[in-house]
Amino acid sequence: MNAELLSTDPVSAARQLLGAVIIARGVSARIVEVEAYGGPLGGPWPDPASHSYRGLRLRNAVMFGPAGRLYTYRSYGIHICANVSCGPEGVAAAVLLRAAVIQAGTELAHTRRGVTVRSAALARGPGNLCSALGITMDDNGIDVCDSRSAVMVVGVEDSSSSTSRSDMYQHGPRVGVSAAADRPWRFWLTGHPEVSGYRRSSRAPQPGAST
DNA sequence: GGTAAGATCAGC
DNA sequence: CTGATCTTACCT
Repeated sequence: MNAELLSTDPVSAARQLLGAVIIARGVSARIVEVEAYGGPLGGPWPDPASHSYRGLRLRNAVMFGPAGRLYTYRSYGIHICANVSCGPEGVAAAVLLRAAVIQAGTELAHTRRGVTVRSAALARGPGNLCSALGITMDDNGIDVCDSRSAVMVVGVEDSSSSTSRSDMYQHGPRVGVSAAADRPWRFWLTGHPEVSGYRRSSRAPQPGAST
């Protein structure tokens, strides 16, 4: 994946990553669901739901760096979730990888996720995706545009499967966020059982409420 | 130094 | 719907 294609706004970057292939530690998977996240108030894409909304911190530093870096964080103390940073250097934005279809290394993915897990559920949900691909907190900051990296992303434009360009996608509100819950910044390829069902956060205000 | 909250998931 | 479990951020 060319980092230039991600150095844009998070929504464009999200569409670039949709349909791309992520390869990590013996498993490759096609990304079928992502969410765009912006940055602080003063920036070009203010986003109250983003980890970078309150400015640069140790944890979210990767979001402020150059595009194409892996931003991993621990969710609810249990799961690891992975983003790919986007936007120009110095401007915070990222795309959360929410679901993927395992293409190769299915056996390894089953070992990590559990033998009883249905194939469609192997990498459904950001926590499960990282688990299936063996992504950990140590991968924070990795350049996924570098083919030598342990975690890399191959974009649709580089892929030999020309069919991926013609895939239809849909979009809607992001899952689980308690702020900016109506912003339609989740994107997914249509017709994939791997895409997670939409669940609005119980902490989010009523649909249509201000901001 | 204490604690509440969170971009989740699995199991009732 | 709830509990698990850890890091960060913010308060006293």
